[in-house]
Amino acid sequence: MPEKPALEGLETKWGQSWEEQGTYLFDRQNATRENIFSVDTPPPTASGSLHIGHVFSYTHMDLVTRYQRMRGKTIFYPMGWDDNGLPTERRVQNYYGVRVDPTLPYDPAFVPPLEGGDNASSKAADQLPISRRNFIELCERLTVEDEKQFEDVWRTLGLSVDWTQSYRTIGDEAQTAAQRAFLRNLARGEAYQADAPTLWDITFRTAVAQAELEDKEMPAAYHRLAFRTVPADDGSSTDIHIETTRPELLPACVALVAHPDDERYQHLFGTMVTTPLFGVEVPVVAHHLAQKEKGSGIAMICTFGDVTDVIWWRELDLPNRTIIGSDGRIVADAPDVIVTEQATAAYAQLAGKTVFSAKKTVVELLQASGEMIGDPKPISHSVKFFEKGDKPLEIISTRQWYIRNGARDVALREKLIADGREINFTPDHMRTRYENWVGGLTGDWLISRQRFFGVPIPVWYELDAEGNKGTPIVPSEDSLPVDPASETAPGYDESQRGVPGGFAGEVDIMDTWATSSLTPQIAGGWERDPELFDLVFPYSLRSQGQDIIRTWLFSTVLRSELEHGTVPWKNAGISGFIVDPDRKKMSKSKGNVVTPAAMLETHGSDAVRYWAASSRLGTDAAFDPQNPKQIKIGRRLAIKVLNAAKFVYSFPTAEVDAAGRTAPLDIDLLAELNRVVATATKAFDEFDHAKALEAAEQFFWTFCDDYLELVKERAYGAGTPEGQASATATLRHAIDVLLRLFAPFIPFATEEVWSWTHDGSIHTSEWPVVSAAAEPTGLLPLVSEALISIRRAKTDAKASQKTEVVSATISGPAQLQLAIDDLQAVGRIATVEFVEADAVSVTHIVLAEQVEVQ
RNA sequence: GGGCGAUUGGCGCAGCUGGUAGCGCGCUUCGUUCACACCGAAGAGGUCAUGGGUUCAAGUCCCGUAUCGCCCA
Repeated sequence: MPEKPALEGLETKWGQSWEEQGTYLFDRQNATRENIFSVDTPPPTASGSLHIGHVFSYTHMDLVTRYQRMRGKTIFYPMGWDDNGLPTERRVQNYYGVRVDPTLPYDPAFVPPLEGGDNASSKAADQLPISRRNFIELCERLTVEDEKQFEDVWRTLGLSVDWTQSYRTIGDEAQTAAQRAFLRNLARGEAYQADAPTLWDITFRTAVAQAELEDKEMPAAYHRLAFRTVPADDGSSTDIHIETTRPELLPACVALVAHPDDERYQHLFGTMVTTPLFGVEVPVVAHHLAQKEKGSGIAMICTFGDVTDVIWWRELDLPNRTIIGSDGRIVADAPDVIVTEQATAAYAQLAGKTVFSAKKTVVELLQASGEMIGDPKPISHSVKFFEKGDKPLEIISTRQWYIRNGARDVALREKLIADGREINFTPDHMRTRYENWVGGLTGDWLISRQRFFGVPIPVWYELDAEGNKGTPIVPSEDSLPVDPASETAPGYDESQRGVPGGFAGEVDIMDTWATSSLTPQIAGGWERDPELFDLVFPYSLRSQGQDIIRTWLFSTVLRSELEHGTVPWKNAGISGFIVDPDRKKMSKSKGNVVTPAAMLETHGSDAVRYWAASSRLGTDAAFDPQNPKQIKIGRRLAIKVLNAAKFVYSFPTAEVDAAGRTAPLDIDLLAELNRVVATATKAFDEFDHAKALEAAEQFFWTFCDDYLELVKERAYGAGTPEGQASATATLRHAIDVLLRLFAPFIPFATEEVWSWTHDGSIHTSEWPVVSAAAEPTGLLPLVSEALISIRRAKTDAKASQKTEVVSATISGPAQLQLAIDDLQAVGRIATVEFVEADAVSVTHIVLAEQVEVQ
C-alpha cells in the first residue's frame, strides 16, 4: 500500500497489466447463448479525428459492458475502424499531395511527393496524379497509422475492449462480408441497378445517398421569364410568366406546372407553350405539388433542378432532357428538341460552362431577347448539399446500384418499423427518430459510389457484339473478396476485358455505410465462423450517438432484416452529444474542440470517464474546456476513493463473516449499502449508468463523512474487542462493495486499490449481490442528524471539531441509544445524558474551553 | 411547416407509478494536517418557464403559449 496514493500513472500501469493478463479477452470456451453479452461498437472514421463526443459515447458503452462482465456475463466487445470511403481519400490526398487518375498504370516504386501535408485547400492542380492502385496503397498505409493512434486513446480511456477482435471496414473479412451480403441481396432481388435521376456531388464526382444530405440556406434569385402560348387559330398568343431560380436549366425544360385548383391557369392545362430563347414546345400540366402562392403560381419543370422536378418528371411521365454532366458543366450535345438556328446558337454558348456561368449567359441572352421581365429578385432558400461537400448537389441521370430499403415497399417498411419496436431503445424516444426516418424515405438506398478506396461492387458485365454492357456476372461466394477492376470475370480470359463479346468489370465501389451496416456480421464472423456468429448474434447491445440513427442504425437494421429476418440487437443505447457552454453543438469550425488525448493527459482517465458517466443516455452534456467542472469532481472522487480505501485497509482485520458484525450501527450501515447495491443494479439493468453512479457516490460520501468518523475510535480499539472487530469487518466489507460499485466508472483507481488486498482484477470480480435479509432500521440517519448538531455547536463556537466536550444532552428516539457510544467518541464528549424524545437534538453542550452553546 | 426533447436556487443536474423541493459546483463563515488541502464542518440561496384544466392534493397527469436545442421538410 503506497504512502500517498495518486492517480498519476495508473492508466499505464493497469493498461499494461490488463493486456498481459488478458483481462478483457473474449472467453469463447465458456460462452453460451445465455451468458453472453455482445456489443456492436461503432467503428470510428479512422481518417477523422477523435473528439470529445466519441469519448462520451464510447465511455457509455464501456460502463454497461463492465457492469455485465462483473455480473458474470461472457463479454464479446470488439472494436472496428471505418477506414474505407471518402474521408480517407480526402485525407490521403492532402497528406501525400496526390490524386487518382484511373488511366495511369501502377508504379511499384512510387514515392509520394509529400509526407504529412495537411494543406486543406490543396488544389487538384497541385496534386500529383497517380494510379488507382498506388492511391489505395497510400490509403492503406495511412489508415493503419491513424488506427494505431485511435487505439492508444481508447486504451488510455480504459475501454475494456478485446483488442484481438478488432476489424477494419477495408479489411479482407469486411470486404468479404460486404460483398457476400450484396450478392445475396442481388440474388434475392433486393439489390438492383437502375438508370435514374441521382443526387450528384460535382466536386467529388460521385452519387450521394439520401442519408448523406444536408440542407443549407443559400441566397438565390427569382428570374421572371416569359413563355408564349402556341398561337391559336386566329394567330393570337399570350405570354405566361414563370419564376425560376435556375434559368440556366431552360434548355432542359420539359413542361410548365400549376396547381390543379389554380383558377388562373385552368384554361392552359393540356395546351402547349414555347420556351423562351430555345423555342421548344412544352405542355402545361397540373400537379398538386405546384405551389399557388409561390412566385406566379406556375413553374417550369426541368430535368432536373431539384427533387420536386424528379417527382413531377416521374409522376407526369415527362421526357428526360438532362443537360448537366458529371463534372457539373453543361454537356456539349443539346437535347434533340433544340433545333432552330437561334436555339442551337444559344445552346452553343452554354455548352461546357459551369452552372454558375451558364446562368449568367442565359440571363444575358434573355435580357437581350426581351424575354426576361425585370431584374432578378434575390431570395434565400434551402438547397441540398452532400454533408461533406461544399457545392450544391446537382441531379443527373446515371446508372447506379440500389438496395431496397422500404421506401417503395410497404411490407418491408412495416417490417422495419416492427423491428424498431422490437429493439429496446434507451432512451425510448430515440425510436421516434428511427421511425420518422423510415417513414420519410423517398427512394431506395443508393450504394454505388464513383470513388476508389472502398469495397468493390463484385460484378462484371457481359459485353454484347457492340460492346454494350449486358447481364451482370457474379463471383462465387468462396472467391470473395474480389476486385472486378483487376480480376477476371469467371469463365473469361483477361484478354476479353473490354472487348465486344467479352466482359467489363464494375469500377464503382460501395458506399461506406454499405459495409459498416454489417458490423455485427463482420465482427461476429458471419459465414466465416458460424459457431461464433451463432453465439453473438443478435447482439445484446448497439451503442452509438444520436447523429447516426438515420445512417448506421437504420442501415444495420435493414441489412439484418434482409439477410437474417431478425433484429441485429436486443438493445440500442443512444448517447447525446456535447454542447459548449452556450448550448451550441461543439464543432471544429468554432475552435472549441479539445482533443481527447490531451484531456485524458491533463485530468486523468477516471476523471474524464466520470464526466461522461454522469450524463444519462440521450442527454446532451455541456462541456466547457476552460472549466471542466464535472471532470474535476470525478478526479476528486477518484482521489477520495484511493484515500478512503487506504485508510480502511490499514486496519488489521481477521476474516470476519457476517456473524462478527454485531454493532447495530454497523449492521444498519450495511443494510443501507445493500439498498444502494439494489438501486445501482436495477439502474444498470436499465442502462441508466448515471443513476447507478449517483447512488454509489451519494452513499460513499456519507460513508466517509459520517460513518467512517463515527466508528474511527472504535476501529482503533477504543471500545470492546467485539466492537472493534465489528467496525473493522464492516469497514472492509463496505469498501469492498463500494469499490466494485465504482469499478465500471473509475476502473483505474478501483483496480489500484483492489490490488492492495485482493488477488485478481476487480473488473472480473463479482458484482455485489443484494442480500434479502437486511433492511435499514433508520439508525444511521438518526445518528447522522445528532452528529450534525454536535458539529454545528462546535462550528458556531468557532472551535475545532476535535474540541473536547465536557458534557451534552442527546435527545431522540430510543433507537439512537444503540449508537450512543460511537456518537460520544466522535464528538469527544466526556459525559452524555440521553433523553428520549421524538426528534433528535443535542443540547447543553459544554465545550472544554468552558464555552457553552445552546 | 412537421416531429422529438428540454425549460427546477448563480451554474450543471436528480426528482420513478402525483402528497407541499433534493444533489454537486460556486458562494459565506469556521476549522485542520494521526485516510484525504485535489481536505473537513456549518450555513445562506428556489412561488419548479407561463396560462388554463383534472384532483382532497401537481415540478410530477392533460391542453394551450413562449423560449432554446435537435431531426425532417
